[in-house]
Amino acid sequence: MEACPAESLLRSLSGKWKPQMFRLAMAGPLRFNSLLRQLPGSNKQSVSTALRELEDAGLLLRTVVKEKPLHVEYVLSEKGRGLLDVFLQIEQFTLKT
Amino acid sequence: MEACPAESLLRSLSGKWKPQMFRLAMAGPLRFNSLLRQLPGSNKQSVSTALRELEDAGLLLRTVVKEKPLHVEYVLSEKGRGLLDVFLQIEQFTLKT
DNA sequence: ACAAGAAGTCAAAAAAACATGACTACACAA
DNA sequence: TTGTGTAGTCATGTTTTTTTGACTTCTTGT
Repeated sequence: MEACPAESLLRSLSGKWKPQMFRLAMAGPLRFNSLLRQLPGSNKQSVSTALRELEDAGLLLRTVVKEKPLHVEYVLSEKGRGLLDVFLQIEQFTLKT
Repeated sequence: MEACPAESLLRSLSGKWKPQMFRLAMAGPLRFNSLLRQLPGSNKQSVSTALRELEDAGLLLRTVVKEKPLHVEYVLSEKGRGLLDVFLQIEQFTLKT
């Protein structure tokens, strides 16, 4: 019995870097240092926090890739992929108006 | 040439009371003191700020109703109504998952 | 005339979000 | 062994958001 069902999703996508990060995640796996370079003006702490919150919201999955240059990847979860359409519609809305 | 088209809309719906307020606006005109009662825990200042920001974002229209007990109403603008579908989908997404 | 409701504003404080810089730990390459 | 890259944490400080409480203005009801 929530006051507003949209609230939690909006909260998990709100924050200075999260929309951009989610958008990049739609295009492919995210990597920490790569994100820092892709988001000019961002910083470790904020990116770190945003990644954790997106993970906590169940939208991203953190996985250690045990390959050649051992690294960490963040990919859209099942739930995150489910958000794809909605996110694209939000983009459409903005572009339309 | 924006980094992320979804960002501005998400920003205008982010804030402690805005999603709930937008939701109420979908159901009908908003009134200041009425909102304060409908949002337990809220306060004048926050509601006032949120109303102004939603108005600035072009989602709500402030109108003085020159009738019986002269008052102010905030109603969804054209743009605000255009957001209706998207907002409902966000709600659906949350309820689904 | 007086009180009460509607729609606020203002200054200040408290809380939350964001940024900075120093530091850690592990892997790999020269 | 020294350096570079990846992926962070930690303490601290700044900025933004949200809350509190006192005050204002206009209109209506008694």
